[in-house]
Order: sequence, then C-alpha cells, then structure tokens
Amino acid sequence: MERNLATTIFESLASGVRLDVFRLLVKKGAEGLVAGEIASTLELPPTNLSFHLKALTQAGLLTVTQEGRFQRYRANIPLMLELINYLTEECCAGHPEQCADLRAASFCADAVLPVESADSPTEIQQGDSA
Amino acid sequence: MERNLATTIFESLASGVRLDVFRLLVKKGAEGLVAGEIASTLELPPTNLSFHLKALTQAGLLTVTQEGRFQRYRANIPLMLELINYLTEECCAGHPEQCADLRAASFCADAVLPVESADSPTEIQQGDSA
DNA sequence: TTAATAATTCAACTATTGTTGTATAGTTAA
DNA sequence: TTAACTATACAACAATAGTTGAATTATTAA
Repeated sequence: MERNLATTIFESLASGVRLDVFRLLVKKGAEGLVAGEIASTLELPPTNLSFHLKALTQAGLLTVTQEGRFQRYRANIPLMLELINYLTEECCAGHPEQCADLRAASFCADAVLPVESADSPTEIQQGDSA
Repeated sequence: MERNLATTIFESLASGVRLDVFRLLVKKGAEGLVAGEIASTLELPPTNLSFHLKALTQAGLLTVTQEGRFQRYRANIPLMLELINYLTEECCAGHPEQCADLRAASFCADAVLPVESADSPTEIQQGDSA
C-alpha cells in the first residue's frame, strides 16, 4: 500500500460522520444500505451525507452499486485489512511472528460480495478520479 | 471505545508525517526511539516533529518516557487493537463469527513494555490534558 | 554558575477541510 | 412530456490543521 492511500483512508475515518457511516455499513455487511437509508438512520442532511460518502468512496473504503434510482453503499473490508498490514510491516524490531495473528486475520471477508438484485447493478469505481 | 477517541486516533494518522512516525515506532517495537533519532531518521525539523509527536501522544497512540534529557517514544499497540474492535462491533449483520480472527488478534502486544534503562525512566501520561 | 544540548511551546502565516443552500443530473410513473 | 423523487455537484463561508522561526524549559557537563 502507498503512503498516500493510507493517509487518505485515515483521513476519511477522521470525521465523526464518516466513522458512523463506515461502522454502520460494516454492521450491515453484504447487504449494505442505499444513501437515503444512511441519511435517515444517522439523521443527516442529504447534501452533507453526500459529501462524506464521496470522501469515503474516493478513499476506497466504500463501494457503490446503482439500483434503479438508488445508490447502494457497502464497506470495503479487504482494504481495511491491507491498511492493517501496512501498519505492521517489519513490526517489532525483527520479531514479525508477534504480529502473525493479526496479519492473517480475515475480518469479514465476505462483506464485499454484492447482493443480487433485479436491476443487475453495475459497479461504479470512484477510486481516484480526482 | 468512545467515538471521539476513535476519530482522534484516525486524525492523528491522517498525516504523512505522523503515519511515518507511527510506523517507524511500530518497527522499533519495545525499544522505541528518542525524539532526536526520529527527527534524523525522517529528516524533519525538530519543531515540526514535536508538533506531530504531541498529536500522536495526545491521541494515545504513542507513550513517552523521560530518560535524562531525552524523551523516548513507543507505539501503543493495544490501543490500535481496541480501535479495530470498535470498527468491527456488531459486524456483518449478525454474523460476528466472521470477524473472530481479527478481534482475537494479539498484534505485537509486548511492544508497550518499557525497556530497562540506567536512568529509571518515569512514565509521562499525556493522554487528554488539553 | 555557566555553557551546551534536547525538546517543546508560542505566535504568525498559509493551506486545507466541513457545512449549508441552491442548482443540476438521472430515474420512475402518470 | 410532465411531475415527483433520489442523489450528487457547485459555490460561499466558517472553522480547523500544518509549517516555520524565535523564545523557553529542562538536563548535563565543565
């Protein structure tokens, strides 16, 4: 993982609103939520939520699939695992075995599989188009 | 973990400088480094490094012990574990067993034990004095 | 005590981020 | 096509974070 990506991910979680959004979507797992459901659950104005969803999605922490007029968001758990691996590289002064448990952790790996839908949703990659 | 602490931790890692500092100290493990060693390793002006060390320490990610005229910094790995647990609470829509591996991870747990020193260093708790 | 060293604090400036209201793009149904 | 709805993009302002140099505190050694 590149340093810039890591700082972007941390920055995208350095806001109470975005942290609430990400944790909510981690809880929902593979089901995810559409933007309106997130807004009503967290009681946020749509404009403000959109701002934060964009930040999280551009950091790669969320994926988006379009379902008709809805946008469904899901947490990108594998990216979180990569981030943790980045933090623990060459960990503990030459004793990497101390980190083995964490580095091998699976962390909800199935949470990124998209749910089947009648609208045959299309993946939207908003990675780093900025 | 409280939400404010979590966002403070993420914010403290949302800077390239602070991320470099934290990863460097994770690599050093229980040995840690004094401020001057960090400054020379990362080629940072002491004033700027001090600013970032303060942010990391106030977030709880670093611990400081005084050794004579030196300040030795170490990474606080258990806090990182708490943070990961906070992210995975009620994970994956009622299937918490999918996260079991990560939540049980030990992640360099011995990295916080202070190294013995002739100066009998004293713990300095800079947690939330602000 | 005096000088040298390690690290931090303070103040000023620059740069970036967060919030809100309004306007726009795309989707659905009559 | 028109109207209603979902969600995002844009622009303006308010608030916060980052960097630097000079001054300060604390420790060590002569």
